[in-house]
Amino acid sequence: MSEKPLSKRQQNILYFTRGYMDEHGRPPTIREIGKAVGINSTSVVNYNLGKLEEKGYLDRDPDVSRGLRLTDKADGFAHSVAQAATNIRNAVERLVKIPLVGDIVAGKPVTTGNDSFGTYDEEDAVELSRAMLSEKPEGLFALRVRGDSMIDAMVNDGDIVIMKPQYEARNGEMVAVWLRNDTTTLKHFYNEGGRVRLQPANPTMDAIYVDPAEVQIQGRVLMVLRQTA
Amino acid sequence: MSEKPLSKRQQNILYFTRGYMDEHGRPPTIREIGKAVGINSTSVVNYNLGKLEEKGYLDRDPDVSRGLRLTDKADGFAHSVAQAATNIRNAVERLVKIPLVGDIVAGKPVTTGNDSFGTYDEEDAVELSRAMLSEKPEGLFALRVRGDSMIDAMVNDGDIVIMKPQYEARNGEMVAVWLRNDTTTLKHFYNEGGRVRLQPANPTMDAIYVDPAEVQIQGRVLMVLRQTA
DNA sequence: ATTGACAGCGAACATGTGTTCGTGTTATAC
DNA sequence: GTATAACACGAACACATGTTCGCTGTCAAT
Repeated sequence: MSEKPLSKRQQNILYFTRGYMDEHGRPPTIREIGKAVGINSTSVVNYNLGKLEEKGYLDRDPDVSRGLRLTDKADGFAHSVAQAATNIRNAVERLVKIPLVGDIVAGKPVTTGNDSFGTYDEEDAVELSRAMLSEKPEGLFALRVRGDSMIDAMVNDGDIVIMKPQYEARNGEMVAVWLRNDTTTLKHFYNEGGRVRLQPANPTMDAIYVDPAEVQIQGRVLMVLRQTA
Repeated sequence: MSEKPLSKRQQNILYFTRGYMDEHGRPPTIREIGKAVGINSTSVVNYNLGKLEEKGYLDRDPDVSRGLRLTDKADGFAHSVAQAATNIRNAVERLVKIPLVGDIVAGKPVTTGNDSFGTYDEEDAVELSRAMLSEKPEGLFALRVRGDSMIDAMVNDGDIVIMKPQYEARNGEMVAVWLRNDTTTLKHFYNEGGRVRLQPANPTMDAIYVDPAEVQIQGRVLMVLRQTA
């Protein structure tokens, strides 16, 4: 495969076309391209479009106004700048990034990492569609489960739990609770008068009953996520 | 807010426009719309486009060829019918819609519902970010787990499993297998010479060993997803 | 010096495409 | 009945837009 370098003009044409399409939702005309790239003659634009088509950066429909569209190959060029805007738009609209702030282990309380607020590594985030969440995504955080101690909650080592900060619970909600005996567990919460029933998600296992003073709710579990690579 | 019913024609125009844009990457001309919707006169199309603009379903740029684009309001209309095209667009971007094609029950083999191909309800889909999947999203499907029979796989009633169609497995992969004794289970797969070891995800439970002829792999489990409303 | 490929220019051309106008049809209200 | 509005039609018009062609300049190979 021989290298086919693009002239500065051709790069500009790709770049402008991408931007024009993002802005207007339709491809530009030859004259619009010429004006933007600084070409006075439509034939020159036409000539370069032909070259770009040869090289596989775009497809053209003959005799059709605005009959051109960029191919995947052209993405590499135009994206670099214009893609940022697209990403932001997508993120704002439908994608939600939930920070993976730490681990949840049986013998330690949940630490939301408030001290290092906002400083989590970008890589360590869970990306979800807004449509998958019933809650507003503000304030949500994710924790990775460490150890096998949550198996009674049907949660495995390595699973990720999406949590909403919350310090009281309604009956039936699944919450992360910190018990006085120095354990953190995930259980369904039921306030039954003077006592609290903590019901494992695993229906074959029995509930445990504790004094309300013994439980400290650390957040509600919205979702459990397991990737089996 | 007074109701503004759209005529059949206007609905068709929206529908066609959406499809045309998805297919060609540019808006249609008045004449193209007319031809597709069965209107011989450009002025009639123009008239209806004006009405649609009044009602807020599209924006027009005067004196610009193909100078129309659909607004968000039009999405509702075009989606219901042109959903397939929308799915393609989503896939191209960052969100992946995985069809929720059915249930997975202990006593029944996995049915991917190939017969009713593409006819799944839009509501019944799982929306994920491409970044959450290591696989290409093509061909993936989702199943809802029914019953408590998968608890040894750490999968609960109501959980959703994202699956990739696959009929053989490498060691360690978690797969949905159909056993000769008329059960479907989710297990880690290990081919150990003459026999197959099926290892539950729950580390406290023991593996089972079966004859390779007894197992029929129905797909690989990429992800398990539990929403705790 | 000559050739040929490549890039560019501007003008003329053909047609693609939005717009306008006069008219006809149907339905509803008075 | 008439009036009015909404919807539809086809033709003509204006100009937006892709295409073609002759010409010039540059540069490397011959």
